[in-house]
Amino acid sequence: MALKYSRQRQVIKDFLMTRKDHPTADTVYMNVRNEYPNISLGTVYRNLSLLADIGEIQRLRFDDGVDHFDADTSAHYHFVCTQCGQIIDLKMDNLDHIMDMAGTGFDGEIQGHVTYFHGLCGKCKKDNLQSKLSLRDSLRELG
Amino acid sequence: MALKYSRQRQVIKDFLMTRKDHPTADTVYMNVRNEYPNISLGTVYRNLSLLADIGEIQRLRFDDGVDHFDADTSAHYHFVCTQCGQIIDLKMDNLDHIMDMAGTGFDGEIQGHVTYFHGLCGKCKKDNLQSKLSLRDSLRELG
DNA sequence: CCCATAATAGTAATGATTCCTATTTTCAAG
DNA sequence: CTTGAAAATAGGAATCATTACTATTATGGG
Repeated sequence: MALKYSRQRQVIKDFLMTRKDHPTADTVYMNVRNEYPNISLGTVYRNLSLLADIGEIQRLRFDDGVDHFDADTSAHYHFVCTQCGQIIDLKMDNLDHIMDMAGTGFDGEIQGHVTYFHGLCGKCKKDNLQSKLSLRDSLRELG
Repeated sequence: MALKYSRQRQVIKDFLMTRKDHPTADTVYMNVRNEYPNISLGTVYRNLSLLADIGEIQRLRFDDGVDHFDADTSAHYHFVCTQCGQIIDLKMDNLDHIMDMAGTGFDGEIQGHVTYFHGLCGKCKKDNLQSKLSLRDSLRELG
């Protein structure tokens, strides 16, 4: 049962710690191969799962259907851009009070919550505005 | 482009409206086959997706990795029991205020949030307590 | 009633993830 | 420093939910 820390596991975790965009297993695989060319995809999956199970990293699930991983294990919230798919950490207070709200009138025991936000990231919001402005200009030129 | 409402689509939606436990596509398939024996799984998937796209039903994604569907399209929250997997509707106020909290200091545009809760449902909580009590009794008998 | 087209059944394909197994690596004890 | 049992790996096969494909059928406006 004792864990034996393989070089592969270390490389995977090291890579994840350099990223703040919560990559998928496949992205981890692609990048780690630069440093460890014959690592296998299965090893990446196994280690990401294991690291998540022992609490050294966090597994995140949004609605794109693929798992994302985060080396930051502190409780924090995420924003997903519906246009470019980017995932961004949000700096905000924790929302534990919503568990009290959920628990009122509920006969079970609420132990945790999953929350994330979606919309347009700063860049996409700005890009969209630019497109609208230039479309307006084009229409004006046409009379 | 005009929708033609097939009997299959109607049966699928009718079934979903009878359930408040947010079944998966496969569960819908299994049940709908009683009434419509040679309906195909693909048809169930296609219609659930379509109904969700046009807003007649809701697609729910928790962290079990399979899509769940809900005929109740009103905004409401869910609880997932980590022991028995049951999904329960929660009666609670909406949480739109957390989007304001998330938006503070964020340069993008927050358009929505996804939130669900997890823990032990009422039944599992009670069952666990029973187990603990009977374990204590057994230990007492052993001295 | 007709017919353009939406929808279906059945099946193949996809994509993320897990499983399998022979081989290699790790690490604690001698 | 060896050694050997347990843990981990590489590579590939298997799984599972979901989507795509295609020949056929059902729908509904004119």
